[in-house]
Amino acid sequence: MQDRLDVLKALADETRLRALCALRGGELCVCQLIALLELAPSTVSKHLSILRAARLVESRKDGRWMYYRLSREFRTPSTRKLLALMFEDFEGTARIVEDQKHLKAICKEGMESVCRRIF
Amino acid sequence: MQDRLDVLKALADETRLRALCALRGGELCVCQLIALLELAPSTVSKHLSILRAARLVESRKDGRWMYYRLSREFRTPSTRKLLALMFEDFEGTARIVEDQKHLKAICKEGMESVCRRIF
DNA sequence: CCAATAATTCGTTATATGGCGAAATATAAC
DNA sequence: GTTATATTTCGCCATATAACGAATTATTGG
Repeated sequence: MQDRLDVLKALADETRLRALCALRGGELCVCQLIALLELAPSTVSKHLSILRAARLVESRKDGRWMYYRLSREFRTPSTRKLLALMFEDFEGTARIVEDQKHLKAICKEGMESVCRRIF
Repeated sequence: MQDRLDVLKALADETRLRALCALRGGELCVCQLIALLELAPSTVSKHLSILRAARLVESRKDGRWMYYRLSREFRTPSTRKLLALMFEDFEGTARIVEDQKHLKAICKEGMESVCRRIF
């Protein structure tokens, strides 16, 4: 029960939904998510840890950089369907469309530059 | 965006999920939900108003009694699928199974008796 | 080894949420 | 019309959550 609730609580926040939607296109570095969400690094890190605790995302470390992506294995079989529904439901909203444009620019900019800009 | 978030926030609470699961079997009087959830009337009322604001439930008044049921029309088309997934995901959990037994007893008891017991 | 960098953890603060009881509202029963 | 009953609204309190900056950790580059 608590596991499943953790998933729902993780989804019930605009910032985390934006992060999840951003990860649909593939893995992203934390610094790219910081640039996208325009929040303090510590805040973004906390959100990502909540998503990871709910097993909605997983991470890999590459040197100094930490990459996050959508999980391949979810806690329950229906979680995949749940996420698919969320994406379907939110992908048209203004905020998510903005984010898609913004993210494209961030990816084009290059991580080195993004990091310099942020820290 | 906020509409959709309200739905997710409404779902991200154990008490409200229990109420929604209970309503799968058909409409229930507030007093029956109070007996099931074992919370103060004001607390249950608040939860129901949150569910109604998210358009997950609707209500009808019959004399002194207020009946709640699952909505027939949801805010977005995918909300129905979302709820179906939630039910699929939670129906096996210990709490929901307990609730099903408890609710059966409450319905058998009759509303007059339930109300006397509660107030 | 030391300095710089990316990310996380920790401590604090402001706000949101969930709980209750008391008061208010609306309807039924007398 | 007054009293009883079912529900909601309001005000309060305790806890949870989201945000930040400072300190910490881990890794790279000099």
